[in-house]
Amino acid sequence: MRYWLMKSEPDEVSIDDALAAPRQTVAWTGVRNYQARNFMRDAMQVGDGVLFYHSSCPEPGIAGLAEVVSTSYPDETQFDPKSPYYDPKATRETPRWMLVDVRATKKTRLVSLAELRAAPELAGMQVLQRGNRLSITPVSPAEWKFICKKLIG
DNA sequence: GCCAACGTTGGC
DNA sequence: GCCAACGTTGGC
Repeated sequence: MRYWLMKSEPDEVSIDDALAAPRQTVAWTGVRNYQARNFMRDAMQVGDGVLFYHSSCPEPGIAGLAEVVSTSYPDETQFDPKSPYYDPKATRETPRWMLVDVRATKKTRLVSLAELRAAPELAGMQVLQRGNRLSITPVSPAEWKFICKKLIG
């Protein structure tokens, strides 16, 4: 059982959108970074905990909780020439981009980026490190517990 | 809109 | 394999 922080632009898929989806589940499409892909492909397991983070928006921060509900499989958008996520180098025989399904479990109060940065307990959190741009980052059990208990309640 | 930071591309 | 140029992310 591992824990992750996954960024989503709320204009694309917000926590409300995820909760409103069938089975509260969305396919995590559009990741086009190898490190983030590798986390989904190689490290994620069904049941892993997810902090659902809103990025590139007026109030960036953790907006909800979710869980991984599938193993990885090819991201369909890489094969679709009309998709903004189309990758001409990907084929169905050798897909390049993999994703998992994520089920939203709870909308929380917005725990802002500033609030996360203000907590000494979270100083080592990967998403808070200088220059971090990864859209998926691991979260330690201690960080997960602290965020769930102290910040979300 | 700005810009720091980082990833990717492609010439050599 | 190096590295400059370019593109993207994402907070502010």
